[in-house]
Amino acid sequence: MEEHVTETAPHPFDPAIEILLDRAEQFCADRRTRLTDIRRLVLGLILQSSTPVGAYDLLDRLRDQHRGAAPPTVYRALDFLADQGLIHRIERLAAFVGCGHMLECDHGGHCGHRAQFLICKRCGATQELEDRRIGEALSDAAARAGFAVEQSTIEIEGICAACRTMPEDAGSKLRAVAPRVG
Amino acid sequence: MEEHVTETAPHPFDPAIEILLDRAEQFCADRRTRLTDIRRLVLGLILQSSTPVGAYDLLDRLRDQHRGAAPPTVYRALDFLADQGLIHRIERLAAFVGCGHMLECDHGGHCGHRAQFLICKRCGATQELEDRRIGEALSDAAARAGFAVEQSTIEIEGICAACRTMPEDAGSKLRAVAPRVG
DNA sequence: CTCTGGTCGGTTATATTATAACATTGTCTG
DNA sequence: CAGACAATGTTATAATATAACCGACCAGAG
Ligand SMILES: [Zn+2]
Ligand SMILES: [Zn+2]
Ligand SMILES: [Zn+2]
Ligand SMILES: [Zn+2]
Repeated sequence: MEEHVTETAPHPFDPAIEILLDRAEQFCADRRTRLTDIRRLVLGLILQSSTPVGAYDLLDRLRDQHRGAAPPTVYRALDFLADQGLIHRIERLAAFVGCGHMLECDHGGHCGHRAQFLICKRCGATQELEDRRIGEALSDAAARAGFAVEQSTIEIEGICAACRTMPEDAGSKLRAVAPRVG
Repeated sequence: MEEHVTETAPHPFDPAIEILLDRAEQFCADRRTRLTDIRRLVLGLILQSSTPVGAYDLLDRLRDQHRGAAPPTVYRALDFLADQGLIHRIERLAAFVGCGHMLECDHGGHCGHRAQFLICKRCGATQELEDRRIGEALSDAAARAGFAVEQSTIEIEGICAACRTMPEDAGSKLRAVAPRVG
């Protein structure tokens, strides 16, 4: 009869992503939290994307593999992943990216307290930095104002290195504007 | 019959704010733009508030003095004011504040390209900084990544100097958490 | 084992923030 | 006035996020 409405494919991602997901699962286990199937799927979908993903985009994609998903489904997963430091929310885009730190190392502890993001307006790619000088300049400025920092949002919009080396209307997101004959 | 639906009181704000509004009006005139009644009202409402104001809060307050105001009314005014550099949008709060620079000097030119904001979680007050070192650290980091900066959002959440000198649950927003004895 | 308390997710409805699209009115200029 | 453009009115809707309540499930205590 197989009437399971909540069927969830087991390992639908590229091997490289599955490795990251396995790491994330272990990381959660170490912290006595659980990277459940839904959370793992959502994280995989985020990692799979080359650009930050909005919650409702995510919901659409999630539905392909998990029927009956609704906004709370995805927002709960996002809350969890952000709490664990596995993803970041990009405020300017109302969208989510995987933590760059997690992608590169074993991620011993929650990251992201001082991350900065470079958001490319042309291709949408978002790079995570962790620049010491920015963090220090910021702490100093806050200290001078007598302000106790708890969290910071540092997001820089502009044009990334890759896009800068291309002509304005090359193979990126913006196809809409017809090339002026001028 | 006086059937004007769009009546707008002329100068409903404190004198100190009216002075700022007059300045802003002159500033716009110099730039060949117009601080119309609605725009002036919206700016006044923002300046009047001690904390950033959301668009719909603003709309409610605007309706007291300008009947028939609708979301586009306030969003258009906000877009204009932000374009002129008279207000800033705080991303983390989806809310708007007057430009601190405008409040202090004659504001020769659009400001805010490099502003930073300290947002107090307890009282909601938001202070605008313009710290040179932060800006430089940021430019350098971006340059090293080959990234061309166009705009930056730098918002720091924490506890402001005033609130730090008070006990946790003094006369501010958060009453809920009982003080731990530990 | 069963009870129990907590976590997780399903489901429905709604809140909050922002914009699209088109009509109308106002302002300036010649 | 006519024409052009800016500003606003008006209606509807898009996009993002949360509330509230329920039942399934699981882990540990007794
Ligand atoms: Zn990170
Ligand atoms: Zn790019
Ligand atoms: Zn400013
Ligand atoms: Zn405070």
